[in-house]
Amino acid sequence: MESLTIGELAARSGVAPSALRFYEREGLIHASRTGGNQRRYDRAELRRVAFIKIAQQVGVSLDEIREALASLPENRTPTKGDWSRLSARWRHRLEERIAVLERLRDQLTGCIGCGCLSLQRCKLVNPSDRLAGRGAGPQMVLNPPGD
Amino acid sequence: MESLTIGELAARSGVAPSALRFYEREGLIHASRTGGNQRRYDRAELRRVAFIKIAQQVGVSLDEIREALASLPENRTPTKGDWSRLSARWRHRLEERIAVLERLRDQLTGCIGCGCLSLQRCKLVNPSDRLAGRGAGPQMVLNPPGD
DNA sequence: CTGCAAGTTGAAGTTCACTTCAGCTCAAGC
DNA sequence: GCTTGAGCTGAAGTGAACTTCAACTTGCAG
Repeated sequence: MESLTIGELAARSGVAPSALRFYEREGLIHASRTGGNQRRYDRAELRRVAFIKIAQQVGVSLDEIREALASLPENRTPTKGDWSRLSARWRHRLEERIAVLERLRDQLTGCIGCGCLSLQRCKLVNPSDRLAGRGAGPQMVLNPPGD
Repeated sequence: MESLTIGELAARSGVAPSALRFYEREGLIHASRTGGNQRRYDRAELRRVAFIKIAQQVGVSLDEIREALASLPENRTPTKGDWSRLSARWRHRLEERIAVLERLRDQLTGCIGCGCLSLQRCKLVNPSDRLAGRGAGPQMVLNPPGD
């Protein structure tokens, strides 16, 4: 038993078969086929699926995950080194994310509790990541009295 | 100027007018109306919107946010104490979330890099909360040999 | 008092990440 | 050989969180 059926991979990874098919359509994982057109997964796919789940935990979109996975070699099973490089990249993201949340935590009670929860003085509300897309950012009208 | 138009609230909070209307439909924020049916927001709504943004950062759904906001008094403007209670609750969530991510960070390189990225030995893959979407939960089949 | 940016509505559209469905085929145990 | 559960496909559906649209009204500056 060196390859897995979709049901087995699903059971092992905790990802539904429908999601695995979806990931395949989206180019995130790969499967070979039996004569009868059923998917067979190499064990290495388990690691890919695990990676996907972890990245999702960190809040990364499937698009970005695909991009990251695309940097793995296609012609051979990824080595320890390959995975290390990848995980180092995510580690960085993860650390940024943690830092944001810690800043949030440290200021939360103070800011909401004290009534100072102003959008000027607290930076809590303006995320350092992607929400800056809309021009809302820090173009605050200054000094509203009492707030 | 003690009440804000939707445009002003949008500019101040960094949330689009369409989102503010959406939040109102969803019962997250409230507005009074002018004779001409335009929305006017009390300054206190700024705090609600800020709270919503923060909670979203932490990964809480609008449903839960509404629930939390519902615990604020309806008959009066929330006091410092009211907000403190609420933020204390979220602080807890936030700390859990941070703990999860830190665990992730500490194990990431080791787990992915070393090839041990098994779904049994690492707990990375089984979220302790439901932040990043609807997971499959911890229904692992145990002990698959070699992985 | 007029012009026009800003506001109003309900309905429909969008993106993400999947799930569900219908109708079929495959594969393994008895 | 037959049954039964697992798997296949494309298409459509789901839910969260909004955005966009069209058609219309308000309200403030000049």
